[in-house]
Amino acid sequence: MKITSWNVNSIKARTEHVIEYLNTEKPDVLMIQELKGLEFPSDQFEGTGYKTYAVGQKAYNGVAVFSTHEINVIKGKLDGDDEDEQARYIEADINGVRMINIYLPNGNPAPGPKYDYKLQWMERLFKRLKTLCDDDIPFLIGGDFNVIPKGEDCHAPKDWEGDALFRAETHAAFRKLINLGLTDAFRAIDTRAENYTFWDYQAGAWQRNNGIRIDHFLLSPVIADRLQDCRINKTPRGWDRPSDHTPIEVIIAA
DNA sequence: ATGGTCGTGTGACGA
Repeated sequence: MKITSWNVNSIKARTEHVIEYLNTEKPDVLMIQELKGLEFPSDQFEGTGYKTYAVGQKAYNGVAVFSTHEINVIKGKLDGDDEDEQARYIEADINGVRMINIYLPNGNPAPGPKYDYKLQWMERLFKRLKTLCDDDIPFLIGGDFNVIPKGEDCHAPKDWEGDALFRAETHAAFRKLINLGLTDAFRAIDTRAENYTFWDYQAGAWQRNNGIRIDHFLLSPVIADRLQDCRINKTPRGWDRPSDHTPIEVIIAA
């Protein structure tokens, strides 16, 4: 089973790219982030044969799931704050596996209220994942985590000092997730440096491979035992008018 | 180099 995560930076602007990706890579499941609109253009994808489920919001955020298998939605928002209206979370059972798609808050500028929200969101996520662990529900979580886990996950660590994606509190919150017993699927497979999932549109970042690894798959132990491969597919980042992120793909034994 | 580039929705704001 092949599962992909991809921050598309607007579903309206990237509809053709998503269709091209589905048709050529044929993932079982595609999780996307940053829809940037309230309405999800599901009619545009009818020809692909994929089922879809989306949680949208006007202008910002938004997440959706495409699947060849039935999507049994468990939650469309993260527990822990009833006032939180931001569209950043989908939890669903697909092909016998609990799958979570997240768009974790960016948190800049830090420190400040946006960073406080990020850390609170990460603590809420920790509580949810701990519940799944305590209940012995195997799961896979993918998405744009907006976390550069370590120095080797960015081209120029000095550029990221103090940034919400690289601060000590962010690293501690990410390690707290990992310490539930989760496996960073990409790092379990590929230990080489200079492997990134995001390159800024500005200053020739893509051409200079000045990137960061912030899109991840974390696997609970039972799913980690089924891990066969994990790779970053750089092709879509080279397409015309691309997203600033590229897809990350994980293969789980059937 | 104190800018640079996108997307939303039409003026800033977010990334």
